[in-house]
Amino acid sequence: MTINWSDIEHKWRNKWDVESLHNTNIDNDKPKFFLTVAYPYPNSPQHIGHGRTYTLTDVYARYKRMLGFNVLFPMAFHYTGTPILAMTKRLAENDPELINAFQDVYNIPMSTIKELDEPIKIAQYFHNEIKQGMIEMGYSIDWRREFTTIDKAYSRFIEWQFKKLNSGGFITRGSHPVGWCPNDGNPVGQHDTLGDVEPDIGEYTIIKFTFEDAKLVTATLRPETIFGVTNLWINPEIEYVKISLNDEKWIVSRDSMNKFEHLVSDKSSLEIISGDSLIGKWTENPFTDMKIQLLPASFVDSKNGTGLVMSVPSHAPYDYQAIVDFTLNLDLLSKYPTIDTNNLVPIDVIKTEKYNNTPARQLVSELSIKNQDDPKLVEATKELYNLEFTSGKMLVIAGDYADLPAKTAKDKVKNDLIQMGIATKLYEIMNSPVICRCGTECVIKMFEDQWFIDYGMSDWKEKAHSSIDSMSLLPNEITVEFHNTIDWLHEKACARNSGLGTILPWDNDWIIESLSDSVIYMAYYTISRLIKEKNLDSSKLSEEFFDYVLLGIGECNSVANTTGIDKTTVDELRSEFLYFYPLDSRHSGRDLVPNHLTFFVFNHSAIFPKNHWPQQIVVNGSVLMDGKKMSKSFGNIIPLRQAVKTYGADPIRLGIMSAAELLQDADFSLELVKSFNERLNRIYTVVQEIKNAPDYDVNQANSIEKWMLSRLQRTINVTTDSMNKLRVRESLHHIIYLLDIDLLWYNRRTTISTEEKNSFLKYFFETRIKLLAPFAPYFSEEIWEILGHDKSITLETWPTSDDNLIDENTELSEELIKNTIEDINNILKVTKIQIQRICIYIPANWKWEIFLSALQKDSFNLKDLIETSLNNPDYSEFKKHIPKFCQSIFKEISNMDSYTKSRILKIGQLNENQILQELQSFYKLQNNIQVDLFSEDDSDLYDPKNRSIYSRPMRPAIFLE
RNA sequence: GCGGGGGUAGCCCAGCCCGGUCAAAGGCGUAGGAUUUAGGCUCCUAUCACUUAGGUGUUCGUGGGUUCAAAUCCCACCUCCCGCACCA
Repeated sequence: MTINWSDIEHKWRNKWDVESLHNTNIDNDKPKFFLTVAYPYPNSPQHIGHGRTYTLTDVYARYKRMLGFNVLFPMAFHYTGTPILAMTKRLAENDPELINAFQDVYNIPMSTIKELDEPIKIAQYFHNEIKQGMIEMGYSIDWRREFTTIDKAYSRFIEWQFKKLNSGGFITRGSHPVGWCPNDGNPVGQHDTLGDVEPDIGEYTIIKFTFEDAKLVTATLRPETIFGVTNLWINPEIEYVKISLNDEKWIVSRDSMNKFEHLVSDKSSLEIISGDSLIGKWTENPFTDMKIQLLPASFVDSKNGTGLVMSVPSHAPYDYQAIVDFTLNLDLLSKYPTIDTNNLVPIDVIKTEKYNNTPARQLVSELSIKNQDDPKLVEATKELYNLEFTSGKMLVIAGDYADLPAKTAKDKVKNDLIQMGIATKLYEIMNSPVICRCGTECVIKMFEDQWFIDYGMSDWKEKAHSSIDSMSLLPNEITVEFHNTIDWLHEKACARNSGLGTILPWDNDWIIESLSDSVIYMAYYTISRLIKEKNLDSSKLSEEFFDYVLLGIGECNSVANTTGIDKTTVDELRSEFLYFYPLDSRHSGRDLVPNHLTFFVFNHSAIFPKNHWPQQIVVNGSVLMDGKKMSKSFGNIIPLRQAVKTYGADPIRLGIMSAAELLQDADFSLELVKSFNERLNRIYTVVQEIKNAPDYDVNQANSIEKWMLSRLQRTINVTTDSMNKLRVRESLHHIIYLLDIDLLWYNRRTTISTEEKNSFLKYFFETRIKLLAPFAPYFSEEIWEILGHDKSITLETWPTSDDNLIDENTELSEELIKNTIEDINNILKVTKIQIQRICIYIPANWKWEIFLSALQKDSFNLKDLIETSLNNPDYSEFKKHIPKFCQSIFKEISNMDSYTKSRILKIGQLNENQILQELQSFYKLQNNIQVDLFSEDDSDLYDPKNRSIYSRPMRPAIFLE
């Protein structure tokens, strides 16, 4: 009889539902436990990978419930954002890639896909899919509190959050560069580009060199090298233009002009200049006043930067090589006779340990670079840049900047140049061309007047640090990552101009983006149920309302009056919040540590008082499928609902939970799921056989039953310990595998009647099934019922160990038996002999005495041990065996850990004769082999090979024949 | 570059914080056996090498070091993975 998963899943889901087992209300008799998991973004159905975080949270919820907590586990859906928008567009365009994925991977019928023609429909469709999946997985969620982030009431809540942030001074406004698609009129991120390329935005410093009535505008990544400029580079082959800006005229390459278009004041005054005509002319370094000339170079790219390059031959391999090329090229020299090559001596600006002078020259020769068009120059440039950036120091020539690390000087010089009006910034896509999915090449756009949440504020950072320090983090190793994140976080753009979401309350052109409207919503769960049930009009949910309910500001009566919500409801809302807050545990994947989870900590510390800051964060790794990352292109995505249908929810839950410890990536495999299915079926079968057995009285336990009970208590202890740290893999390991191994041993060793054994097993499985209940809820309910209980196992309490049932003596005795069998097997293996008889020789008392006395000493040496033993008159007749024996136990004891020592000492001398007698029936039953036990000092000893003298405490001597 | 996490037997994965019970748990796989009409399931045995007496040797990325003792502590190196945002 095998388990029909679908049947029992329906049965129990229905029962949970009817009894509202997962709906949580205020209960002042119980401690509360409020936990949440990052709500899903409904742009695809869930797959196995998504299941990990949610399952873990549910396991924890169920565990905490069994510990007696009033557990609230709610769920909502995150509609905010732009990907669904993009998806709508792709569907409208019949994007084959997306449609294939929907059809082939997720089995969405074409007719349904056709209906998904609006963002909201897509969101609702997947919302429902995901929700069904969660229900089918058996998550113990209080669905009454469900909401979406575009619900009107939720939007009011987010408005309130932003008003709080704004009045608290956490919002700033400014400009920042973004990758931009000029066609779509939207910022582009990695998922918006062909090949999923992240636009790499680099910051050039633009340095202006005065030239006649205009400025020659160069772009550099290394402003600190301005002290080493010997000339400028012009590509004679390309066209330059003179453009009018506010009060300046700039000369830049024609191809780069579009980068400055927004700055150009007078579009009519454009003047085209050929590159060639500039060569040989003079300008001066605006910072050092040194006179320099304009030289020709072919490596200058008209599209890169401004198409003009300041030449620093000492530190830029390109520049160095171009000068070499020029001075060796007789044609050029004669073509531009006004150029004075004496001015082109490299000037060192930065020193490193690796190079003593003109590092570019050394590098060029090391790499045997031939000319300025040699591709190896890219590598050379990169290498020198990195070296000098990380370990370079400014030389005396840098004046005020001398001795500064190059890294520091870079920013200082840049800022000073800007301050002096000599320089400005230019942002550029360094890995261009980056192509938008629509086919247009992306550019950089300065996003003007963008709204930011300023995570860079130092006093706010301090609060966030202290919040992290005051909470529990699971696993603890993740702590440092949080602190690091807090340290390097700065302004985060918090609004966009497209997508679903809440409109920024003070600037209606903006929509609050998704990582900013998802940071304190846990608080909203506490009140969402009542808002829905009382059907509160969102217009009534004013700032004052939330101030009172969430922060206790103001006074109930006046809030009721001004909002028009009745007083008892306001009161109830406030109580509900106060009962459930703070959040006791927040769960998410580790990919959200550097963003969402840290924002969550920040925002709580900004808005809520300290006693409502989060208490715990739990972070888990991701899921691999048979060792590979899950992805549509590998075709290894398994939709969760489909998997539940095929394999059953509980085997999948166990498969996901047992695959890896918290922070590790879990290697999921269907093989594992199948093997769990088999194991559960085995338990199911056994339980069917023993269900009617009478209750077992543990106090009557004897022999191996006693041992099994002891093992069970230990399993309870270690499992509870692991559960508290959410080391679920370890817990399952003990509950499933190790306990099974013990059970197998028990079955081999037990001698009681079948009837008695069944009642013992019934007792055993009742406890074991409780340990399993958080992991495999459907199965556990079913077994629990079969065992004759009519209440849900959800309502049971987590087992605690009974210390009276822990029996060191029995455990040690059993170890002696196992070790002896192992020794016998070892001998058999080596000798490959067939035996009829086993002789076991138990050590004499004097050996135990010496052994125990040696154990008692903190430290001892062999010599003392032998001497004192030899001097003991009681042992005089064994004198000749003492040295050898001492030697053997010396080695054993000095390699023994303190736990084993103390265990043996606690119990003292074992009655080995009695214990090992068990082997007689054991071998009789198994192989019909006779076992004879002797004491080493027996007078009628049968010991043809003289083995008995080798016997040691806990290690009898053996003779086989 | 900055930050984080890994490298353990055929594979996956524990152990490392707190050194000794570690030739190293458990799972999977593989081989032999039992059961079965057969297969599956289940059970037993084996699974680094050598070994006709419970032993020995060599192993935990590499190389050093500390220690009576190192998978575990320290140092250096090699190597793989992930994040660095305005996007969920």
